[in-house]
Amino acid sequence: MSPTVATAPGSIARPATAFAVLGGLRQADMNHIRSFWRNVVRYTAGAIVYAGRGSAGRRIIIISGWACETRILADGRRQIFSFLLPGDAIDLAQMSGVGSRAVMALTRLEVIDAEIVAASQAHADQDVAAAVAQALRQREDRMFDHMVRIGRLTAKERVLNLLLEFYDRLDAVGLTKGDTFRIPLTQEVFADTLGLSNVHINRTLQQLRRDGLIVLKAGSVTLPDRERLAHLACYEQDIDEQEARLDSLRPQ
Amino acid sequence: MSPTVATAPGSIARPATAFAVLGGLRQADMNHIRSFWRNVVRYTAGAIVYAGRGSAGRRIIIISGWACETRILADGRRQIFSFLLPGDAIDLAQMSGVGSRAVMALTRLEVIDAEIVAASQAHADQDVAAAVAQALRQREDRMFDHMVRIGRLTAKERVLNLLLEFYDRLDAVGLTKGDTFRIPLTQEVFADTLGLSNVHINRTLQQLRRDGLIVLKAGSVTLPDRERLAHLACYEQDIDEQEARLDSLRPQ
DNA sequence: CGAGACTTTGACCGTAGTCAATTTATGTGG
DNA sequence: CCACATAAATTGACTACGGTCAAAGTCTCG
Repeated sequence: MSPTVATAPGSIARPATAFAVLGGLRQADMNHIRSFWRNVVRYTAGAIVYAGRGSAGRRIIIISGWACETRILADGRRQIFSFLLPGDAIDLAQMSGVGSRAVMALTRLEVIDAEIVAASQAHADQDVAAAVAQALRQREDRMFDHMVRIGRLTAKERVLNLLLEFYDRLDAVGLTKGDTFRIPLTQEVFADTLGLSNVHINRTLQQLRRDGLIVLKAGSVTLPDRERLAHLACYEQDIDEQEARLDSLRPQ
Repeated sequence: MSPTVATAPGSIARPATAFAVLGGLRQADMNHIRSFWRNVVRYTAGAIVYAGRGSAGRRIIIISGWACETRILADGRRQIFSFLLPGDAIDLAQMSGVGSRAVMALTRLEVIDAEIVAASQAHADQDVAAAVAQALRQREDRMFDHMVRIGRLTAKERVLNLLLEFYDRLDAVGLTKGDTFRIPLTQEVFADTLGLSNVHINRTLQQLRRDGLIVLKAGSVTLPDRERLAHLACYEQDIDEQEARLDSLRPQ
């Protein structure tokens, strides 16, 4: 695992994430943060995040570290569905239980109960609820992107597309520095995310490096020309184009 | 398109679907159904289902026919995310709009507004709301299965797995006859669903036929030995096994 | 320094894609 | 009910992307 995944946001947290609530809070009132820290739950890399850790709620917010939603098949094949980054929220109620889907920490992980945040005097319940709800919605939206990735993109496109998503998400919570961000994933995790073999991920990454499209070393990635990469990877294409395409689906 | 996709359920609708509400209603009060029919919206195959068709609500229930959620990329590649079968519900509010995701009718389609059903005197609002909510939840659950399909299963497994899902869903609303059901999908739709080429889908289907695993002709499928197929296709494996597998993920 | 986890490389294989032609439905108008 | 037009399913030939296996090289951390 990488040393640590920047425990504190520090920077100006933009809205659009549950994290924004926490970021705002930190600057507003240090005392409340202290009371939060007491409720932070920690996991080590590889640990499964279960619901109902003593606390009441099943909705949690990631404070620091990376986690993923995953399923493992009988024969050992694994599919990673989504990643949870600092500021993301998830409803564990839908998770664990059966075991067909689990949240697994990919690094050391700090998590806090959404209810606890909501109960703090610094924030209205509905503010937190709204932020969490939005985070959950965004997670669902991203899963469609992910299906396109594994269903219809080539290996290169998949990798670039995923990296671009990471960039945007981390940037939204102030965890990027220019074109660069830290990424604590093994190539095997990439493979199980993108539906490829670890060997092929390795070769694809090398190719992308050789082509000068990405810089990747020591757990940090640089995307020198996101504009170009986005084009190469079918990432967040022009909305208008999409609209036009839809209109021309089949007249009838 | 196939002649028609069994417009009426007729049979004993099991719970677990928004359709159950309608099925129950039909038997209970024919007059109410009449008033429903007036509110049924129809689409032709290939049409895009938009929100706000005059009616207020954005949650709709499929009465008859098949639809799918899809995205089309700039270069024409298409990914189908999920299928909507009779009795399924969907929230169009999250959909259309941008165009990055659309609901498309795959056959002639009949749809009714969830609000209208809820407003009928025959059923309490909360009954309908609960049924719709459950349908939406199931749709989400199925998307995880789908990600596993396109991310980690082989071509044969993907096809079988999908067919098994169809069987179970259609069976739940009484649209199967023994091991057989009607399936109004072209091989191209299969391809865009499962992340394969239409040619490869064709060859895979032939192989499955030759192996006697499925019977497929004239828009209807027979799955002679679902037990066996489920095993072959990693379909709905034993819950306990999954639990065990999760426990052994990484001790730490 | 050694053990274990990751990454990298090479050789070889096989699943799935592409292109293009042909055959088979399906449907429509006459 | 037939002829034609179109959509869908098939087939063949060839390609290539990505998988598998196994070994070697690196990196980390106790």
